[in-house]
Amino acid sequence: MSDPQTPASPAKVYSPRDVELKWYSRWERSGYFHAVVNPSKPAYTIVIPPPNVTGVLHMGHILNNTLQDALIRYKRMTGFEACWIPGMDHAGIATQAVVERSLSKEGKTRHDLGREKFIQRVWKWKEEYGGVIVRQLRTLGASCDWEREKFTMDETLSAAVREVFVRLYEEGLIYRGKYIVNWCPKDHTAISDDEVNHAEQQGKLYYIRYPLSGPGKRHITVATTRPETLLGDTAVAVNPKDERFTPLVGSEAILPLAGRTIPVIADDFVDPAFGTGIVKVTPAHDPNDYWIGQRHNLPQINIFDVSAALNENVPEKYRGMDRFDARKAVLADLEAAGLLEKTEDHVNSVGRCYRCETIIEPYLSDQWFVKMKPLAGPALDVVTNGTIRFYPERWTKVYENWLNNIRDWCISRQLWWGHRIPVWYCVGDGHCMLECKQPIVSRTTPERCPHCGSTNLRQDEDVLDTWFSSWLWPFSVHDWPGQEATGKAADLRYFYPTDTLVTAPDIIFFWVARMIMAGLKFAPTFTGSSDPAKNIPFRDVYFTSLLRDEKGRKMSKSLGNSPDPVELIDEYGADAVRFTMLYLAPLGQDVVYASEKNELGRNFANKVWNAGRFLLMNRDQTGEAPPAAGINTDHADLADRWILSRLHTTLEEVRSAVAAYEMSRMAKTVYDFLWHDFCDWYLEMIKSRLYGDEPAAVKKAVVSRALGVYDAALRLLHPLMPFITEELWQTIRAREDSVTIMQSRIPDLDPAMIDRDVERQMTFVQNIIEAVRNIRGEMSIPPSREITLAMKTGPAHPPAALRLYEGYLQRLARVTSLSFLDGTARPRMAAAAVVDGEELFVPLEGLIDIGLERARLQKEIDRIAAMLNGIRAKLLNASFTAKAPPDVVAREREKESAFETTMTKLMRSMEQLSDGA
RNA sequence: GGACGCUUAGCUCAGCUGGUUCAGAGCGUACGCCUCACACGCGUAAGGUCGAAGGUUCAAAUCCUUCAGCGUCCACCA
Repeated sequence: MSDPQTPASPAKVYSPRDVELKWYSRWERSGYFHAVVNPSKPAYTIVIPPPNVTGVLHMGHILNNTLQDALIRYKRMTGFEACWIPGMDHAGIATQAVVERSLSKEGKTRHDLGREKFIQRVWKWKEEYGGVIVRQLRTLGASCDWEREKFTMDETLSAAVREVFVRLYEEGLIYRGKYIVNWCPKDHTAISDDEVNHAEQQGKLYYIRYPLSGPGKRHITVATTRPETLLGDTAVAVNPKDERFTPLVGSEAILPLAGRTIPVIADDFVDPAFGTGIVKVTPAHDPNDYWIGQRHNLPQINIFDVSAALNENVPEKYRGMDRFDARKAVLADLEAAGLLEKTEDHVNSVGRCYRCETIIEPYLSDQWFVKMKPLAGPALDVVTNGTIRFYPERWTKVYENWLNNIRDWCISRQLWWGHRIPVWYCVGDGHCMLECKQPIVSRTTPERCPHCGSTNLRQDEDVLDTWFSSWLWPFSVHDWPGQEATGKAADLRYFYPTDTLVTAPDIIFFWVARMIMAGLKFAPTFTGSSDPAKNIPFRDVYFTSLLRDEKGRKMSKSLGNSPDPVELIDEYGADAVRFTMLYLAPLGQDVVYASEKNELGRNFANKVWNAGRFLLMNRDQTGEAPPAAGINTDHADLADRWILSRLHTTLEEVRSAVAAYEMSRMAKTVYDFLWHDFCDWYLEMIKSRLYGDEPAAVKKAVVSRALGVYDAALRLLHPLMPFITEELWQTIRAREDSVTIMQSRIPDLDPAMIDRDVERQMTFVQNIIEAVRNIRGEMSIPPSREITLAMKTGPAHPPAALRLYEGYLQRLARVTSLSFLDGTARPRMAAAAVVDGEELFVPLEGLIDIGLERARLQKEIDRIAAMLNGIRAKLLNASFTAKAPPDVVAREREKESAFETTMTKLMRSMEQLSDGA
């Protein structure tokens, strides 16, 4: 692909992968990503939302990590000690499932291996196959501080987990209680909500009469899909607003078949429109009934054993029956007693075990909980009072809503892979006392029971919810609580709290809220401060966009509609993928994504690359290199002052965009500056000097300055496209080996460089050029055809001033000469235009037919006339002139007179054209 | 059922606290160009009564109300 004319020069088409593979390893080897405690600089810290150890890179990660890397690199280049801490999550369920699947291929289950062997096997799997994602992040260019990489099962992080468990337990914030879990009666294990497959199924809705106690033969009728559970009923509920039944509240019903009396209660949960509007309440066997039971302090009667057969809590005749046999028996008995009112078909959703397809049984079991109310209050405050800010802000409402209705957190899981609950029970050796029934909660494995001295202890079988380690991440990565011992105390103080959290909104509850709680609860142990601002885990939270495919569907693993990021990077290059993603993903808005969109980034990279080639070519021809620092201002003309003004305008825009986390706006701003201002206009304009007969010193200054501006633009672009900018930055000038663009500075904004007059003047020149190009285009004048330009200008633009730009007009508008008309003289046959009130003419003698020009001119006249009409109508409206602010009215009057002038001149040209014809 | 978001050119989207970029950009389309950095390029042009209906105002794509369609999250289907 190299240019045959100049084999030494870089390739015409940028090939990203060669460049990218070269730079990342060099950066990492040189330790450029490593951040250290540096009191002379403020720290800027991000912790990566730790991906699952089982994970592979998907498009969501691309978005998330590109955002984080762009922020980190930008901060690193604007005076911060930027630290981005990577790591992985042990992902209890997902990881255990992966390893169990591989075991089942060998025809084994985890029980065949036993707990210890199984865990060894998981670790082995982790070493061999885990963390693919971490390697993939490198290809994306993520400038993580790999020396600080952590894993949630590392010993230091496990110590944090135990510390927190023990502290919360000692404060009474952790307790053990009954909870409804998804129980598989075949596997005899609880499974998580994610592991239950729900499917619609045709079932029946049974209407059952419950006699009311007291005189008379009154009864009420409940509707249920699970009649067998009535043996565990402890109440009947109606809606408190349902006037049909409210008189019954407080009375009692007699539970059929069991003969117990149960109360009639009122609860909002009941939907008056469903069934009969009366619900049987079985707290031990239905999640909703469980919560009703909690609210009304109802007893919980468990009627099943671990295999879902009926137990001793039911009348003798049902004991030992399977749940489905029991259903038949119960229905038959109800029928016989005349209590089965009717049966209807009913479609409901049934959950099945993802492994064995057995219907899941909601089952009451012993679990560990964290009391959330005491933690939620402070976490709510810091968000509502702005100590922590959400971007976009609307997520604060979702957050508040959840925290205000928070339930206790069930933290135990019936898995093997994870942090085992640091609780032991005394099994005893004959000397047990009453106290020995208490759980022994300890940071380290206890040797003996503190009460009876027995060494026969048994650790709780369960592990902790994976989020129980994730919520400590912002400080556990710095070895808390052992930071003194490992020498990380200074790091913890310097880098905590982090500045920005970039994450998907779907884990706002699981993770974001809990990290805030953990920070406020535990950070005071090392900040030594009770000030929430010092203890929060992060100051800003950026919630990423949702990615959709072209059909508008959410990109997800299960739909398989997400492109493979690795293939995208191979095809387009990491820079292009990153840039495209940032360009497309505005804050708070969904993104419709398709692979082909990466052409935007690829084309831009190519454009930047070729601008570099152009500058290198001229550098070599003039023998000029940019000065070591700053931008050469010798022999500066309008274009030079203009590009510097535009550069600093761009710096200002970028700064405000980043401050608001509008990374998409940042990308657009840099793109527009480089492509349109720098390439389309500036580089084209300097050609007129470089290829003209200017003295060598001027040409050198011109090249030097252009290289200086380009250098600055590359630095500004680097956070978005790290690889190509490094390559070019290293090439445009000789650099020392240890120097990298990623540790250079983005130029400081200098407001004095922004010159509105210069920009206005330049716009005038650009408009002239565009007017001439329009004439060429509309009149189909071939580019090879030479044309001249005549202007008739007023005092605002004297000929002497315009002469200065003649070179630009010649090159960019392709006119061979520029002349000025005096007095009333007008060319007889010419295409005309009015720019900024000044007239310009392109003589058409023998070029083209007049009809075309007349049509072109008429179009412009119509356009101006329409605008003029609008303005005049406004000004004629008395209430407008009376009520609108004076400056608005004045502005309209100015516009009116400007349009009138333009109109007069256009009309005159039109007449002239007719006369000529 | 609850909360929130979106609807602007064929497509994807900018347009913040109402009036100087007010109807815009990119892609696509049409036409002309291999002009000595780039055809992954350069130039020119066509395309929309800003989802619908009301309202506030001198003035509404922009503020308010209602409706419709699309979407996300949460809850729920006894």
